[in-house]
Amino acid sequence: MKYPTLYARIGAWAPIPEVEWDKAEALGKAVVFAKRARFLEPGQPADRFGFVLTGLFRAYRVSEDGVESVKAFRAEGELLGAYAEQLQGLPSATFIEALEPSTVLSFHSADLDTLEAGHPSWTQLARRIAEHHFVLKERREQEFLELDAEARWLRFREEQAHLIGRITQAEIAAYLGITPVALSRIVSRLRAR
Amino acid sequence: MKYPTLYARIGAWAPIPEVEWDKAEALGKAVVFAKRARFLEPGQPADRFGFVLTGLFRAYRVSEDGVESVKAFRAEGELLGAYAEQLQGLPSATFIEALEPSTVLSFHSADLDTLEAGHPSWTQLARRIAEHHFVLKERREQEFLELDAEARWLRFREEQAHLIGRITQAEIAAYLGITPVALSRIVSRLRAR
DNA sequence: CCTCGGCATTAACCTGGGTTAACGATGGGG
DNA sequence: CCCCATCGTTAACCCAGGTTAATGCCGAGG
Repeated sequence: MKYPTLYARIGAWAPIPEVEWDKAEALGKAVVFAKRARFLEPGQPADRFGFVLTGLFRAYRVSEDGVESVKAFRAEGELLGAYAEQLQGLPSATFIEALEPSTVLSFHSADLDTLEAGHPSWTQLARRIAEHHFVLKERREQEFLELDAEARWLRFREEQAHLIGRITQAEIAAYLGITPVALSRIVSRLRAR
Repeated sequence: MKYPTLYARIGAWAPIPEVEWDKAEALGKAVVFAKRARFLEPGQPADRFGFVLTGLFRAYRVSEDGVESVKAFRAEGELLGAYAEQLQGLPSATFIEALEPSTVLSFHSADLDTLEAGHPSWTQLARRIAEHHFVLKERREQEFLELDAEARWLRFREEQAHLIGRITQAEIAAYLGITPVALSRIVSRLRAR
């Protein structure tokens, strides 16, 4: 067992026997990413996923007219991958890029099939992960439907406080769906009150 | 087999043996909903789900300040339920309301456990459904991040063309995250061009 | 020490969409 | 047949957030 911290974290999602975990560690590869290096980028097959061991990534898209929007930040213990594209058998439409020097335990999509064939706990894990990510996205949908930019920023600051300071304000703005200028205005307006 | 159309539709998600399907039909109850009647509303336990047999529903929330935002429309063959709340063991925060006289094949959450205990195809189905709904929500997230109201309307008109005419423009506006007035403006502006 | 590149801030101006309200069309019920 | 409820339309006005651009603040590298 090389990654007990990760094992503990994932074990909370679904109870993975230690033997099974050892099989997974044998399949995965620890990969180092320099700042700005990419785990995945558009056009590449979405046939890999990974867990952040150390560091921080952002998953983002670039629209036709060149605007970057951030879908998520992923820190230690969290999952990396173009999950939606992978499920649909499409090539990635997403950049997944290190915001800090990072390390990742990286897998091929097929590794999951191998593990699932060997023990049902992996299937259970996969389902839990799908369900969890659904809940996250629905929460975000609700934020866009109900909240203006200031309220979204306040919620971000509350719920992802641990990220503030590690990422630039411009990246947060791209996550909130506004421009860096607008976020700066909001922040200073709140500071004034 | 009372609902072969539904069986065909769900069978496309995961291959359910006919015997298993018959068990499900025995657990489910066909329920009639008048227009405006509710399958579920906030505060109720999110312990049921159903499939639309005929008719049309909307799932919506009402924010603190009384604004309705529509999370989804659900027509024949589609799933009803406060899925996110159910997964989190929370009471519903969602209204699920018939927009037309409708019928639903309705289940208790526990029925799914029963079915899963009897045959693995139900587990597979549950996973597929989770994954599918994740993809839907991520697509919507992207629309809010990248598109303005006009572009969201155009995409809605394209992808959910079958709903237009069955639902009012005001309901579409609540789905797009804008006011009915704004949508009316957009529609007439496009008509003019 | 100076320079340069990346960020945040601020200002001026513009625009998409919100708000309120008046008006019209449609259609079902008495 | 008329009434009234429901919806969509349009107009006037307002404001949040976008756009562009200038300024200033580091911090890393020469």
